[in-house]
Amino acid sequence: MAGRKQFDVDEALRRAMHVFWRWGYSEASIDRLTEGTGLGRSSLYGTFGDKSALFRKSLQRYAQTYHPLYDQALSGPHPSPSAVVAAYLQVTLNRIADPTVPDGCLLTVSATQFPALDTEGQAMVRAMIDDLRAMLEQALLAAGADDQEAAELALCTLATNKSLAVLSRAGFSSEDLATVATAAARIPGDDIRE
Amino acid sequence: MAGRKQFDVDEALRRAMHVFWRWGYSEASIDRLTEGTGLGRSSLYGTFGDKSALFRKSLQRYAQTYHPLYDQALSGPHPSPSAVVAAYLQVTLNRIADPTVPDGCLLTVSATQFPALDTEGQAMVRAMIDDLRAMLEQALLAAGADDQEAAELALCTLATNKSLAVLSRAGFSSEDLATVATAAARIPGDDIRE
DNA sequence: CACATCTTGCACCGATCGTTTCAAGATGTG
DNA sequence: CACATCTTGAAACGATCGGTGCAAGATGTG
Repeated sequence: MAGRKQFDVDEALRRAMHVFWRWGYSEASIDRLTEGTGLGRSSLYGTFGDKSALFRKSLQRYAQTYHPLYDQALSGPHPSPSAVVAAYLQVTLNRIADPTVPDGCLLTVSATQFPALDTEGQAMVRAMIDDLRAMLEQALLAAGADDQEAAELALCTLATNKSLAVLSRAGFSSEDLATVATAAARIPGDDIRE
Repeated sequence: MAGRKQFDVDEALRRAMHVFWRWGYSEASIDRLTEGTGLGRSSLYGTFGDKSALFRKSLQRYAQTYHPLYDQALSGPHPSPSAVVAAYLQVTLNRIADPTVPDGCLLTVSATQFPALDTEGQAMVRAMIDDLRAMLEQALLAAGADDQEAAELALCTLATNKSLAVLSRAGFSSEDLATVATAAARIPGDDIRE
């Protein structure tokens, strides 16, 4: 029945991340996590610790996977909110290509369920959102925006990102999401790119 | 111990709504609902039915209470996304004045927890969001916008509303929320008023 | 082969979940 | 007062929750 690990740890974490992403923390029961990952309870607990620890590792895994998309969109010659929005739409397209990827955004789902998280989970969600905001702000500064512009645009871009995540969760069509994204990209200040 | 009802039904519903609002559907346990309303289990079940029915009545109660704020903001001489944003900020101010009102927006919290809701709950959340969107669109049409403008602005206003709710849930300051709100009000098309 | 190490499946733990039942008590009507 | 009606508190239901214990089996090392 055993011997060496019979599963890929990183792939299991990816699937666990999807379970939290789809169901949120409280509704992501151990049964759903074992079913989603294919692991037994012993393997789950032995590898990742308890549910709270697995959730935090899923958050880290999420940031490692998706935040570089925004960084990449911002590192080009034309960093702008529209680039970030385009990055989000790319995630949406990835989701369409791979139906196992859930709707919306793990960070947004976690943020709206804030009171349901323990102290460590809340701290990590806050830290991740702050990191994303700082990443956006720094990229805009590097693109030549002044301090005030960069701060405001980073915040608004984050807001647009979150609104897209909510509307996607509520079942809005990709056309509607694209409409919101392009409109947000017309926010004054977006023209700081060259 | 009994006889006639020893509580106000509408006030109890308002408190139950706050519990769902703060905790979300799954984390709003019966114990938290009884504690939040001050009612016993028997009174809760006898008056409102099971948890799902109470949740749906809370959603209706929420729409009756807060959607008129948007309608009111839009019925003035200058209906615009900024007016809707102002309405949301007013809700925030009400929350500061009355600390028992939770963060964010019951509809947004419910939307992000979509998979955790039963069929009836999902249908009602969808219907309420569609209603709000239609309300915004109709007001913009009445203000003189053409069909395309009204549709796009209504959608974007809804998006801004949702992003404010998420950021508020994540603990962003009122200054940050105001920044997002005023920036969104600068979206082209907002000048259709007079 | 002998042995230590690690992994796995299964059963089980107490706690909490949503829900139901029921007797006791308070009220309105005759 | 007698009686039907309604409400309430408390106990209890089966189901599920997150988490643990343990024996059986597979592997690596000697």
